[in-house]
Amino acid sequence: MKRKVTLKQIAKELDVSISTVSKSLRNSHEIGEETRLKVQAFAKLYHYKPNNIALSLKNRKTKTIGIIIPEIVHYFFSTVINGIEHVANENGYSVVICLSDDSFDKEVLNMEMLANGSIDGFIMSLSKETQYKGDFHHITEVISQGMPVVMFDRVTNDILCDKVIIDDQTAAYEAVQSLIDKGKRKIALITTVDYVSVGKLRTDGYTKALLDNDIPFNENLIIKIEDVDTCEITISKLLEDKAIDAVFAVNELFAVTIIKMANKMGLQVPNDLSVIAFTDGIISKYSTPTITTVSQNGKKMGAKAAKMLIKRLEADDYNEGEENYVTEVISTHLIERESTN
Amino acid sequence: MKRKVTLKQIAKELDVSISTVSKSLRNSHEIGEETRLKVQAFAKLYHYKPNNIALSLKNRKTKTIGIIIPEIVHYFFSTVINGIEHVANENGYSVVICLSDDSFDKEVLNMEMLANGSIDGFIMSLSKETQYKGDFHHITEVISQGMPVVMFDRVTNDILCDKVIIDDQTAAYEAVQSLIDKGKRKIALITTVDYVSVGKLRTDGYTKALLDNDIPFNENLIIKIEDVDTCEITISKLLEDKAIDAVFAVNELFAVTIIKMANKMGLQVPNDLSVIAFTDGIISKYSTPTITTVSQNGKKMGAKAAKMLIKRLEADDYNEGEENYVTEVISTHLIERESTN
DNA sequence: TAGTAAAACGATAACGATTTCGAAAATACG
DNA sequence: CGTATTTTCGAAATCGTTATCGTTTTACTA
Repeated sequence: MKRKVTLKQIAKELDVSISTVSKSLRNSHEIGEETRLKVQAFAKLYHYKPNNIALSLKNRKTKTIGIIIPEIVHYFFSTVINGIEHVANENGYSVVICLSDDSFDKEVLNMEMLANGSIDGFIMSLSKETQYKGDFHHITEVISQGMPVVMFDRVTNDILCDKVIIDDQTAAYEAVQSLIDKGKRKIALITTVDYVSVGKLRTDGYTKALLDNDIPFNENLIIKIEDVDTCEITISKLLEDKAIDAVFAVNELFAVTIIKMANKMGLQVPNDLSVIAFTDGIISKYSTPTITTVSQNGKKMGAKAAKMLIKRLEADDYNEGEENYVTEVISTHLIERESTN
Repeated sequence: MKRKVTLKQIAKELDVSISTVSKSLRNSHEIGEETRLKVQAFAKLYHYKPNNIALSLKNRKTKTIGIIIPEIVHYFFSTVINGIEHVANENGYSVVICLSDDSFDKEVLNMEMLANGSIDGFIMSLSKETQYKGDFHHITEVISQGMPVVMFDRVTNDILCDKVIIDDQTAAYEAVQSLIDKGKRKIALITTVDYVSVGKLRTDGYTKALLDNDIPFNENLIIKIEDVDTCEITISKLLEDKAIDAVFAVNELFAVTIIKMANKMGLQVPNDLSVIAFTDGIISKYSTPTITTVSQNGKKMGAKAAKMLIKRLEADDYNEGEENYVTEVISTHLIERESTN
């Protein structure tokens, strides 16, 4: 087992100084051609590659991006990571990923762990608990230390930084409007608890669409679900009691659950009930019927976030403190499938 | 914007030496109580945290694990990462993730990028192209440099290292046997191209189950698919021509596609056609009908892989070169759902 | 009081790389 | 042949830590 070869070893072996070796490998004109080629040949022979850690320490930059997300086993987040990773790689960056499991404490811990020199900047989406508590001290902390942060999807107005979001409200509005255009009047909303920022925005869009079309807003048609696995009773009640003709669900898991329940109760989708889901994921594409969704281009979001972060990282060298944070809005569109007509 | 505080700055501020500060913070008995407390108070006040990069350089270990997988937008791989991440975090490790996109070149590039000091060890699953080429020099290279590697799922016999797999052959055997037990005789196999190791093993299990039950092996019932999106004709031909009564698909995407095609052609699942899929994922759980699957506990695989790697990393300090590589087999079981009867 | 042991702290090397600056050698030039 | 100018190379600082080994100071013992 051969250990990795270092400059020092090459220098010793070739009986030159460390600096000569370093310069030779970087093709410095300071070094004579003879020794330069000799060193390069030797280095190639022993597969010399500069040690990243040493470079990071010297350059005070690690060329790696820290990602903190609530959960990775989620199609949307996977696609975001995919987008980030590709842009990062193209620019010579690596990504390290930490999961908060929607826990505030883990989010804080992970940030502190990465903030101590391991990474150059963060891309993150807030955990549910963090949004609930409204405590963002860990984020302001790293920002105040000069480490750039880009937030995506689950963001907050309480933090000043670059952000990438979709226009949740407008997207929801358009989805509901499309249902109305198809003649639906009693449209239910299946959403999450209010402190999840995107949930609230989508609810607002839903409400606005109803009002703009002079459809009475009925609070009983809104169902807030905290845990998907224990929501069957609530949903069945909704389907039984009210004569609803459409459902707008804020994610595809809710949507597919609704459809399954409806089927059990003898309701046909889309004939008896139209369904639209937010978040275009793998389920919507392969369920039966396939589900009409609001596309939420995760890969694009990730790519955009990565670009913004990298741009700020590379710019940081020149102008410090010139913060004019931007919020990018990724466009959405409705993907019509079998669950609406 | 305050930069991160270092030992040197604290030392200067308190007019003591750097070593005194370092020792104080590590509660060394060499330092008098008075100065020790003074230093600690000052450090806490300024949120001092040791710089990870400097520690990595000094300790020659980074406390981070490199993960290289073909694709992250895959339920199975997501769950594996989930498993790895949790075990890693519990043991004070971070994970950095690189995607090979099933490309040999990207796999090599990513490995080289991480191998230069950025990580302590690898957990990886081979890209399709790597399996096809059978070129593993990049892996032997890092192993020979003393960097431990744990491979999972898509592994190869050509590399000696720790591995975590499921017994693909036996699992496939049992799945097919269960179909036979239910009276099915004409069982089709939808699989991938042969060079993907797991595909081949699952095919072997399928074949063996048939032979053990004296069911004639019919090559025409085996369909090899390279790209899901362009396989409709092949599948419809299978469903038309042969009077098959069951299908064993090596992943859930194939399974759900089959079911949809069958429905279009007027075949009822499971009454006219039973379907079992390998890989228990999100689709199987939520499709209609829900799909009977061979569970492939990704989280468990990831956790196991992480444990093995960390064990080897921590052991490396004591006994070098004592390699007795182990291959862990994660147990699978059949999850019976609606697509079989 | 002299000598010694213990306590408290500091200087330095090391991890692996880059880079600035200075020194030596080689060449040019008058 | 002596001086000036390149060319070619090496020493040392630096990034932020930790660890080893001195060195100083204090206290204690004989």
